[in-house]
Amino acid sequence: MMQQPPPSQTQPGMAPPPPPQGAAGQPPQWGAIPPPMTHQYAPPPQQPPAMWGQPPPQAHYGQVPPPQPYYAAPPAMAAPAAADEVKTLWIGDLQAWMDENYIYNCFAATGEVQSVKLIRDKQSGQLQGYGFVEFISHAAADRVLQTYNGQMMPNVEMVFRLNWASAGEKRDDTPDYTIFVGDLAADVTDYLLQETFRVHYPSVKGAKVVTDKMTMRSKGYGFVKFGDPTEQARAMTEMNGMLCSSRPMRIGPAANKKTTWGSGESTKCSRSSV
DNA sequence: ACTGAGCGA
Repeated sequence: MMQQPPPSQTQPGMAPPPPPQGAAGQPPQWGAIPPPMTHQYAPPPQQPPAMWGQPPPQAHYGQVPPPQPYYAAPPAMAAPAAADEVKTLWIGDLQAWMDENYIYNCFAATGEVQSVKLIRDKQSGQLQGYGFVEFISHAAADRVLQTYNGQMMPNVEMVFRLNWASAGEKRDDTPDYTIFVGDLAADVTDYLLQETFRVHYPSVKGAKVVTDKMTMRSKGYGFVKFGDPTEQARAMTEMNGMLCSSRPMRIGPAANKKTTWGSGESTKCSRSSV
């Protein structure tokens, strides 16, 4: 694979990207940290949790924006249903040189990382570009999700891609009934979209605003998932043209989607007929 | 910007 210059697009309000590493494709040096011999990387046990009072080790991170642990922001995305138990975040879009040490150090300043597990190919042992970061609590994981997701990663010109780990763990086997919602204002979040519908339809399971992969900004449309097909059908007509944030929504049937931000293949759509 | 993104032994 050729090393091509990444887009030098810097977002306003963000720190300028760090200078490129000397050798292209070479991982940054983390000092004397030995490479993990196992697939599981855990912090040393003598490290006390919840070290919010301490300054983060900036020397290692360079341009990482400091997390703001005391700011209790409303959830930008709807937490999973069985939220009490969920302490693990999925992390994706990783580069091959980003190992457990790198990922662990990304969140070490929180003092709340339980373990880091990156997925490798069985034969080659090559990193697959995603993994799982477990935290000491759901609240800790939620803080990291809200604070780091979409922010610059250390030593590289790309942003964190984080989400709740969902696939392997909990399984909601009830079918989903999804609608498409367009014309969304730029500030509409998953949570706002979900609540806009939930106050009228108690069977609303969740909502997702589609964001641009690079900028993490809203693309102006999203999806709302219902548990009850009757409420789905009602919402299609009753909520069309209703305000969400500052703009009237345009509602339509959702095209089929096989992946699982919901419960997989059981995503039923009211695509009436052809 | 108008049909979603990726999930482990």
